[in-house]
Amino acid sequence: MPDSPPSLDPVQLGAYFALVEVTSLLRHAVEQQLKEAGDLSYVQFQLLARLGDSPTGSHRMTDLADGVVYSRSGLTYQASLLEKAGLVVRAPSPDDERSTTVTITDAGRALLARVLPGHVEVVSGLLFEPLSRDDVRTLAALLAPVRDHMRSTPPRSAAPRRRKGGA
Amino acid sequence: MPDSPPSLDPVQLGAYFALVEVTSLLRHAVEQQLKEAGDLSYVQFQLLARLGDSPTGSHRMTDLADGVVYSRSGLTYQASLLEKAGLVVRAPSPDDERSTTVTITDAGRALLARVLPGHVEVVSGLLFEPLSRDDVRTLAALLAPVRDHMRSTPPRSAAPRRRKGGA
DNA sequence: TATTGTTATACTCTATAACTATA
DNA sequence: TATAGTTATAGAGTATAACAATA
Repeated sequence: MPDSPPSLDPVQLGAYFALVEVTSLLRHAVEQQLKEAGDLSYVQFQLLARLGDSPTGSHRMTDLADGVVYSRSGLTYQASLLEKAGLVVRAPSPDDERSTTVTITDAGRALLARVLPGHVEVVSGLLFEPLSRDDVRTLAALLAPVRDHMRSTPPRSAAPRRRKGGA
Repeated sequence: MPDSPPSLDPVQLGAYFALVEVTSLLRHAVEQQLKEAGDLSYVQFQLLARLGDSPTGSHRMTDLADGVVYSRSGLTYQASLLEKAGLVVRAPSPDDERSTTVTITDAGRALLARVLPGHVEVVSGLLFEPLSRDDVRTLAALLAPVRDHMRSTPPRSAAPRRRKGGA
């Protein structure tokens, strides 16, 4: 097939660059706050937040890896750090002996509670300050379909094309 | 102590989570493409792109550091990698002997050209596919003020109070 | 045989501090 | 004294591959 457009139009470029810069600055500020307030990396915070959100306070390792981190070993590393810090506990799943269930502890919830207000403050002050309620609604409405589309689009070539002959 | 707003409202939460997820997935896809197409990290790509955009093909180290990376030593590290690969050249500035001017080479431009189409393809296919032209316009219009606001908001406690006259 | 998770390992990246040289 | 950049170093994070155990 013919080449895709070799470039983005100016409007797209503007949106793309703004998105990159905004999220980069936001991420940086958030990471600093998390580090200061609770000595947590962003990934660790995401893991705790996911566990805290869950009705049971638990998730399977694989589910966490799919949602937050991109490799299993990476999650094992982070989970063992969190466990060492007493913020989570790991136990074999009751229903499937292969699985490991990660559960947030009281200490984990406490840390989450201690860190969250500052987190919210940063996000409010940096991201939402210049946006009206309607703006925020619009933004959410724009991003939702993008997220759904990304979720449903298999990361081309992400799936291990382990075929030896392949390009 | 009086708590700050303990939480974001549901609309804000939705926008925030969508933003985080969208940019996370996008970043991941882009990084993979850059790695495959040109063995470039995202930071390295950003540096080359900035240099390629410049009319002179050059920037001072400090200007690059301010725009892309957050520490000078980090930039020195990346610049030396790029120089080793023949993609940029470093030379003392003519006007200020303290400064170093980084300039993209022909090889650097060639690599950029080889990598860009795939980059555009990923961004188009992932980010812009589900958005109409008006959507993109709206998105850009929403993010621009946020970016400006973030730029003008000193990262609380980030800057080691290097402010000259100020506080 | 496929899936879940861990381990060992190697590598990339980043930041801090000490240092040099120029303004 | 302040600024620009480099170096040394140390630490965090990530991914790949080999492995063990269960389905």
